[in-house]
Amino acid sequence: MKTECIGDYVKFNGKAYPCTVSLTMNLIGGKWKAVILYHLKDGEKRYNELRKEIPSITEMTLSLQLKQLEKDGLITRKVFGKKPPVKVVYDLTRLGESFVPVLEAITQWGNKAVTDNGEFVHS
Amino acid sequence: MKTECIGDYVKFNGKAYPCTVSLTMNLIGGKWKAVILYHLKDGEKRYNELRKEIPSITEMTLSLQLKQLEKDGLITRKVFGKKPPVKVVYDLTRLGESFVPVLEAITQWGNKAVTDNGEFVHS
DNA sequence: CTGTATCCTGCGCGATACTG
DNA sequence: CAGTATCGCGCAGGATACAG
Repeated sequence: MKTECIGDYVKFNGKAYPCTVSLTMNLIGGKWKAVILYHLKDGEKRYNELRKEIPSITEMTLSLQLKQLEKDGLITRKVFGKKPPVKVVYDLTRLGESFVPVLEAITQWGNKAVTDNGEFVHS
Repeated sequence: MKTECIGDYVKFNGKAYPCTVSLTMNLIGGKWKAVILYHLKDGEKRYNELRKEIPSITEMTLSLQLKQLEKDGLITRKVFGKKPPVKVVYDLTRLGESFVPVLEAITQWGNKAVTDNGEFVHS
């Protein structure tokens, strides 16, 4: 099976990419998107839960990345309640769920790389 | 098996990351690294071969990304000949080869995403 | 053939403060 | 509780010219 560069380029959500590797890296690349998806893989989470589980991300960046992931169809955003404090829940879409195996592969590779050539640090 | 955040952070090549997903995305993230690795997955390639197969990358960026991939231990660079024109060959290291399954997962996901929600364009 | 040197631009991302 | 507004830095990466 040919797994790349079927056709001359690919279009997704109106944007063009030279190949599907490129496309994937654009959708889930960057410093945080994969990490966020990772934390959603076991079920929905609230905004503040994500913040606590990813302490080094800022509010603004988390908010921005969530918006982009939603726009690209990887996660959903649901609001409960009308008056503050409202409750907002993020969850994977089907497309997002189909990405979980890739996430697992990424995680396992990272773990093996660290085991072989790096170190796990406990402070 | 716990696949993330073993310890409080991880160290790789002297750099610290909050988790292994983060680490992986740093090593092969960015606009081109995964694409380059993809083109090396079936065996060594020369500089110009890579240029031709990835037309939209510039010489400078290709050169820079190759250097970073070499520094991170994902590829090797071998020079043949002393006087110009010399021949330079890039190849995956063992670490790089161990990344191929991840690459396949990324590619397949991208292909499915395009098949379902995008389009393959022939010009 | 395989790069480097320079210059430059966009934007990802952080810091901090504020809001419904 | 779940964000936005504003400001700005740093750096990846493009254009173009040059080099061993």
